[in-house]
Amino acid sequence: MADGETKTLTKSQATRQAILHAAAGLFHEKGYAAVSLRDIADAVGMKTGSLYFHFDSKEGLVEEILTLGTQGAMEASMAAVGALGDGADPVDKLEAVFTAHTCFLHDAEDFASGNLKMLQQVPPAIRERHVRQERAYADYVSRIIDEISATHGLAPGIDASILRMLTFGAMNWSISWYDPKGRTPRQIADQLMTLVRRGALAAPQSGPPARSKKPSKV
Amino acid sequence: MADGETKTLTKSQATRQAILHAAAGLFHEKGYAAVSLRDIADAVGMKTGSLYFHFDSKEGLVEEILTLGTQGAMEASMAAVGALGDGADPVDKLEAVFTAHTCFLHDAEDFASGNLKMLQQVPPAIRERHVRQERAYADYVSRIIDEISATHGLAPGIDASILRMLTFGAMNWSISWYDPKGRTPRQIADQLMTLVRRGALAAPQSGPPARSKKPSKV
DNA sequence: GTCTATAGCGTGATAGAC
DNA sequence: GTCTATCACGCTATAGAC
Repeated sequence: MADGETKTLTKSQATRQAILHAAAGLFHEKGYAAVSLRDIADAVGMKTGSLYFHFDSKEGLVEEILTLGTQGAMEASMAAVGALGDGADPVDKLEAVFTAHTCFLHDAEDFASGNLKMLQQVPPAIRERHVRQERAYADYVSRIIDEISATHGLAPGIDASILRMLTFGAMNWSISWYDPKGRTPRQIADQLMTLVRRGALAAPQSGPPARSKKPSKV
Repeated sequence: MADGETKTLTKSQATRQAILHAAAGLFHEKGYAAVSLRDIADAVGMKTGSLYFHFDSKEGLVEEILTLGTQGAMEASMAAVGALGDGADPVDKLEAVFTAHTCFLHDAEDFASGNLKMLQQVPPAIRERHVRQERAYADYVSRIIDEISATHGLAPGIDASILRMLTFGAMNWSISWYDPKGRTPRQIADQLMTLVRRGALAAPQSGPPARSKKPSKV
């Protein structure tokens, strides 16, 4: 809301935001190359040339959209983990990441999910810059899983890096499925966490705690 | 290998195949709209116009590629299940699907995986036709999961349709990840199956077999 | 079957009026 | 800030020679 800002500044930035959102929606729907600047201008009620007052090029526009998506997802996850406090159980941290990530994916779909779909379509220079951002996010999650491995132990046969890959794949793909109707992001994240708790942890928190075999040596 | 075919027919079809493979590779790498017919022609050592002897249009070309990918994945899964015989345990069927699907995804990457990436980029008419194909595949897998639910039972809190969505998401996304190196498709499928066996089934086959509830009636 | 040549169109981007 | 007008280019697709 930020009511204190100057009107003129707010006005121009409002147009900028409108362009960003319209472009993100179109890119997400049709793909990067299939959307022309004329399409974007039409969507916000402008003429093609006017876009260049706000953005240097089509590539500059898409790069800003990509950054908003990737950074947003990572920040949402980190904020959710931060809210747990310093000494939180890493399993709870992972659950917070799952929920925050999946919710962000659906709430900011054009940016976060469109992001994932568009990465392969943009020029290589832009793509490479963003792989670094995603790697930072992946490393962050890997550290949480390592904490879990150290404190709780992972189930026999479960590899930490593949676990991270599979779980994020499961979440990221949830938007692509043809029938997500009736399932909230929270439900999807909860189901995934249930699967991981029972299936990937040596010491499941839900389910019968009584075990006699395979002591989880940390 | 069908040796009996005429040489002239084989020759022309060989060119067709070369075009299909080159186009699939380029589409997968750069996206549908970003690849021009000139790019494809260059890749197979032809001139742009010559492509039209083998294909009606760019759209016709991409549609054939999409079909090869979707049908191939489904047929690979069905063949693997069929090889188990008629009275097979549905859990084994699911494992066969996981392995066949993941292996096909990596072996025929340009068709199967490129397929998944390109679906959002092709004209709506083509896309809609292919959603039907994918639905048939999804229904096939859903039936297997329903069998598991009926014979073994699912773990408390696990929903069959979300389970299908999450597992296929996990597999499909495995190609997009920036670091699949050192992980074979089999390993990925095995890890996923381990996760599902322990996490989603009421009667895990790996792990302590000593249980008193929910007898696994086959 | 493959070539050359080209038609017809849409694109990203720029320049300057207002 | 937004407009009009336009340029230079690349695209899909076609026509006809060989």
